Amino acid sequence: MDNKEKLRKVGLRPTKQRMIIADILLDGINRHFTAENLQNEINSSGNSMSIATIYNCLKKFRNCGLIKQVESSKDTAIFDTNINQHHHFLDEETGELIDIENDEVNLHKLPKIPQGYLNNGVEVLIKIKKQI
Amino acid sequence: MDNKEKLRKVGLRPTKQRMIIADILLDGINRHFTAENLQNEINSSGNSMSIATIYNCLKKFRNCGLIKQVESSKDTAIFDTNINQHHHFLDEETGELIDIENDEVNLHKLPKIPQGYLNNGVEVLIKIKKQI
DNA sequence: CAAGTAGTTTAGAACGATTTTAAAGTAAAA
DNA sequence: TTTTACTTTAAAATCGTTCTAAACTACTTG
Ligand SMILES: [Mn+2]
Ligand SMILES: [Mn+2]
Ligand SMILES: [Zn+2]
Ligand SMILES: [Zn+2]
Repeated sequence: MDNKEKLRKVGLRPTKQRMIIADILLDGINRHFTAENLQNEINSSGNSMSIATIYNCLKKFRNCGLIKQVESSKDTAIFDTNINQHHHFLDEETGELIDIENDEVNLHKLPKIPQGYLNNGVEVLIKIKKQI
Repeated sequence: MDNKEKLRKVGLRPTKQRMIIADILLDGINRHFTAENLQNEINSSGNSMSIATIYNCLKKFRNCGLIKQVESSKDTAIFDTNINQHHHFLDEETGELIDIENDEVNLHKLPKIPQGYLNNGVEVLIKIKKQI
């Protein structure tokens, strides 16, 4: 399925701008990135795009499930092209995130979900720091 | 140990402002809050404080281990008075966080920490959503 | 295809959270 | 007590992100 179809399938019009972003993000390679990182990649690919459009697209892509947004206490939003349930190592010094595939973690015991709520995904974050 | 001692012990001068904040935060009750939430509590207690001072103190308190900062993709920083290793339920709709005590989760299998790094804490986030 | 219309892009302004500045104030050290 | 280093503050600055409103474009309908 090409990117045009992927966009159509989630109900997004395949505009020129969304196709440029899809060509960068939906190539099957997992990456973590900010809006500014993406703008740099767009520029490097010989294109250019308003930062407002980049934010618009990232929000649409995220809401349609084409990408995820990472929970992060940094002040810049971090997005993730790995949309499978998975986990992360985080180096808090540098902010670097490393994927952990779902089957590398085994949660033996989980607490009861609060009354009236449904489980909507479990994420494990392993904070790491450089050995001295 | 009173709050003045607690501050001294972590190497912070017990200034008037830090004592006001310590009196609110270090009362043994676990809570999640923003800088603005705290400013409101300070105001309600009959005191007042510059927002810059509140941010200064929260950063110092966090760096000294008196409070934690939660990983959150919201744009406002969320702090946590529960400094034990623990986990959270997150309602992504509302942003509400609920503590999960450490012994309510059992991680059976963990991935190998990357070469040259040390494990610096594991956090489990269980996203929940309201049942319809 | 030819309108029509609903959705999209954009530059720039606006916004909200946080940090910086620099001057005045305070705690601890000498 | 004097000195020194640290802290607080209001206000300005900064930074990431969203809003505005006008121009543009993809899709729909005839
Ligand atoms: Mn955040
Ligand atoms: Mn932000
Ligand atoms: Zn990831
Ligand atoms: Zn907590």
